[in-house]
Amino acid sequence: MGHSQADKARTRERILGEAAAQLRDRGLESIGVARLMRSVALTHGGFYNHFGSRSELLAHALERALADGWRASMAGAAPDGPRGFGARLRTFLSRAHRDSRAGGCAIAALASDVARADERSREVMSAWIDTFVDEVAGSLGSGDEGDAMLAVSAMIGALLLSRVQVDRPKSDRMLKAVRDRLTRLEHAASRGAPA
Amino acid sequence: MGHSQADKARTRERILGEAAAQLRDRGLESIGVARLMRSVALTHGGFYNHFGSRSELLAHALERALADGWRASMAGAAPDGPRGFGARLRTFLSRAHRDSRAGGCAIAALASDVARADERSREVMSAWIDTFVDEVAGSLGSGDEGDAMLAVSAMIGALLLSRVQVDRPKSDRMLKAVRDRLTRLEHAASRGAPA
DNA sequence: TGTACATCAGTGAACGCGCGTTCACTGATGTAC
DNA sequence: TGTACATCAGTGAACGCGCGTTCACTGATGTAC
Repeated sequence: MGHSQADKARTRERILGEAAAQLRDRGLESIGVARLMRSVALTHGGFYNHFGSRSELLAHALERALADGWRASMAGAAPDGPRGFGARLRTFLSRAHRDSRAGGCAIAALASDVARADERSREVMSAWIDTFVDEVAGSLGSGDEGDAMLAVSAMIGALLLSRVQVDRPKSDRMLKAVRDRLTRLEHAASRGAPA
Repeated sequence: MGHSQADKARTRERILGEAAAQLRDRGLESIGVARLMRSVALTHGGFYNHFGSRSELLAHALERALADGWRASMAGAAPDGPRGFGARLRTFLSRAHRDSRAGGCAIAALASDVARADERSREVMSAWIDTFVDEVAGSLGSGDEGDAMLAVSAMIGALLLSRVQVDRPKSDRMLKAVRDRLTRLEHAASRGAPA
């Protein structure tokens, strides 16, 4: 194992990426310095070559988790150009997304945690909520912020509830019901929003 | 301080009630035996007269938190008879509910936590999600389960996102936008659900 | 190009601390006579 | 009703453990000559 600057940056990246995944899989409180370092095959002492403290790591890892989660859950498999609202819905409210917390949307994974966290953490997630709402507003015909807020709320809520629900058919129905009804929202909006 | 059976039951209630409130305010991981007992003015040793272990307490406290949260967020101020969907929406998606985690809906408070918890915890919350969906389905004209799933998802999602959002006007707008649009859902349903 | 040296990423023992749990104890209670 | 005793809720010291953090160290790296 080398000690060049590039090596150091690579190690920092590995720690941060692993922390971001663990954050999404197991929550804000779940990250311990020793366990985290062990999971990237290092010893705990070296941690402080990269971060000043556990809480500094947590702040960076939350940002990373949100960015990674956004890419995974909204960009989807096809990275070229903008996709329609319907396609985003199908990706976001899919069984695959429900069953992959560590690789999915960090807003859903950490909403309850961040709702009770310090202001700095809430600021960081707030920015991504705004991004999410703006993105959805743009992909709806109307561009209506309120419609986008409804869609984003329902997407986050349905994903969370489908993850809690132990009855698989019910969980599947939750995803499908919200998918279908939000799809109608798009059609209504693009036709000029009837009551 | 007495030692009668009634006294013991009262003490157990105090511990459980405090644990349920702390759960909703600060999450599943936040409860420590010593701190909890201190907050009901007792010493930690006595805890094991009432519960076999911390995790047994947590299981009971989760059930209690969900029941308390349901009463507070759905029954509302008027305990007499069923209320309409619109009234429930106004209570649930209010600034008061957003600003009172410890006294509000435990599904919203703990959704992310329970989504990654053991099956037993998910079962307990699943039952309350079902109750919530059934209740909303009943209070909509249509009785449509899918519409109710959309409404519940959006209610939980919007409450959570409004708690994360540091920009107060934006947070208020989130609550209002979802309230307004779900109200329309009721009207549409009672008129026979146009597209 | 070859050698001597300073740097610093990573190691692992040690620290103080709070955790969940155990246990010998105390003293007010309810019960037996 | 009054006295003697068993019960057991609550106390607080003690335990082993894992936590975040510190620090003297090691050895491969990049640099100076």
